Amino acid sequence: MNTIDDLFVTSLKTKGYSVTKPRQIIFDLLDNKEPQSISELVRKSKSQIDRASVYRTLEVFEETEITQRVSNGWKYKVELSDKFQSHHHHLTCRNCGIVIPIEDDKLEDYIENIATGQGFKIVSHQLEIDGYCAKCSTTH
Amino acid sequence: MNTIDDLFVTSLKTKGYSVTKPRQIIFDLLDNKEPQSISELVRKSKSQIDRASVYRTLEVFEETEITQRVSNGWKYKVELSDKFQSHHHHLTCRNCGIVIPIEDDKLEDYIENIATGQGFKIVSHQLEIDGYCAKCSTTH
DNA sequence: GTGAGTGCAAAATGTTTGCACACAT
DNA sequence: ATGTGTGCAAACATTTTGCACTCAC
Repeated sequence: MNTIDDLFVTSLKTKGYSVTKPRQIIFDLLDNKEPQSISELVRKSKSQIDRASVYRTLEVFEETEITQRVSNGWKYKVELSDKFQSHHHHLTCRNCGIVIPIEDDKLEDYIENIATGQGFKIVSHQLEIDGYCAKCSTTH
Repeated sequence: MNTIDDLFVTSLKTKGYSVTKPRQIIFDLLDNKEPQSISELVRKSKSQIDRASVYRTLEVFEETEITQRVSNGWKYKVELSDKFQSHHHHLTCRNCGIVIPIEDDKLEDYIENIATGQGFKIVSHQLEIDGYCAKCSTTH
C-alpha cells in the first residue's frame, strides 16, 4: 500500500468511517485527475455505485477532508484535498473549459499577510479565476 | 434618476435588452444587500415574478454584467457587480460569521500578473477566505 | 454479530423549455 | 406595430430521504 492510499485509509478511520468498495472507487476516480463535477462522478461509476451513494460518499470525504470543492462557474467541482496534492488554484477557460492549475508561494504569503494584518486567522481560502485561455482569447 | 439606476438602465440598453418591471424588482432586491441565493430571490419576489423569469433575469444580468456570482461556503450567491460597488473580497469568520471586506490593489495586480503570465485573459476572479477573526481566534 | 454503509425507489428541490399572451420601445 | 419579455405548466436535472438488505470490522 502506497502513501496516498495509506492517507486515504487513515483519513477515514480516524473519524470512525470504514473503508468500503464504493469509497475506494470514488477515491480512485478523483486521484490524479482534474476537478470533476458530481454528475461526472455519478456517470463514471454508474455501473458500480448508486447515485445516492456517490452523494453520501462525497459528504463523508468532505468531512474527513479527503476532498475539497472548487468553484466552477455557477457550479462546483470536487478534487482531492491539499493533503493529497500540493495547494493550488485554478484558471478556468470560459470557452474551451480547460483548467490550468496555478501554484504560487508568493501569492499564498500575500494572502496570508492580508489576513493576519486584520488579526484574522485563515483556515482555508479559495481563489478561482475565469476568463479565456491563450488559445481561446484570440477569438474573444 | 440617480447614478445607480442610470447605470442599471444603460447596462441593459447597450446590449439591446429592455428595462422591465421584473428586472427592476430583482435589481432592487439586490441593491445594497449582501449576496443572496437564487432561491432567496425567488421567494422574495414570489408574489410578483415567476420562478422562470427570475432565472431568465439573472441570466441577462450576468450577461450585461449587472451581477456577479459569489461562492459562499459551498453554495453560490448573487450580488451586484463591481460596477455598482467597489471590487472586494471577503474574510468570513467561522465562529461569529462576521464578514470583513478586503480591498487590496497590490493583490489584484498580482493575480492579474499570474494569469497574463500564462497567456490567460481574466474575465473575473473570486477569492474567499475563511477562518477566525481577531476576536474569535483567541478561543480557537 | 452488529452497526455502518449500500442500493433502490420515491420525494423534494432546483433549473430549463415551449408556447400563447402582454408590454416596452 | 413588432419583437422582446413574461407567466404558466410541464419537462428535466440534481439532490435528499426512508427502508430493507449487505458488508466491514
